[in-house]
Amino acid sequence: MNYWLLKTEPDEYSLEHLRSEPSGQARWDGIRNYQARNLLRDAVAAGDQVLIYHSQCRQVGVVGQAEVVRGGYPDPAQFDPDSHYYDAKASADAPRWYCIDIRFVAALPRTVTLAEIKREPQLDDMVLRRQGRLSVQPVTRAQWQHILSMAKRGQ
DNA sequence: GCCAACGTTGGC
DNA sequence: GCCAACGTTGGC
Repeated sequence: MNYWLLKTEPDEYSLEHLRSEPSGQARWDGIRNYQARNLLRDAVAAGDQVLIYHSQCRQVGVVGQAEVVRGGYPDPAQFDPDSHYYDAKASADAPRWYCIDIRFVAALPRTVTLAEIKREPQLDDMVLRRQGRLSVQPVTRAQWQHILSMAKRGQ
């Protein structure tokens, strides 16, 4: 079982959107970056635990937890000419982009902000610190636990 | 395969 | 809105 951090812009799709899905889950699609794609396709699996991170907003940081319910499968949006995520170079035989399904688990008691994460020596090695733009990132168990404890402790 | 030009992301 | 960092494209 692995841990991941998924980024989203809350104006587009927030933790609250996920929480209010009637099915309790959602397809995490539209990822169009090869490094992130490779992780979705090859590494993310059902049962993995996810931190949801809000970017491009007033309070940037980790806001909640989710769980992977279905590992990587071809993102249907790449085949849909009406979709913003359509990719003419993708085909059913040779899909380019992958997505996963996740379900809401919990909102953190408070947002653990990027500013705090940067100040935390135990989190020096987080991918977030070095590769800020990657939208699917691996997280270690220790980092996972540390972030959850920061959220509980209030700080 | 290199590299310049360009596009996108994302913090501030 | 600005700008730095990074990713992608395409000519050669």
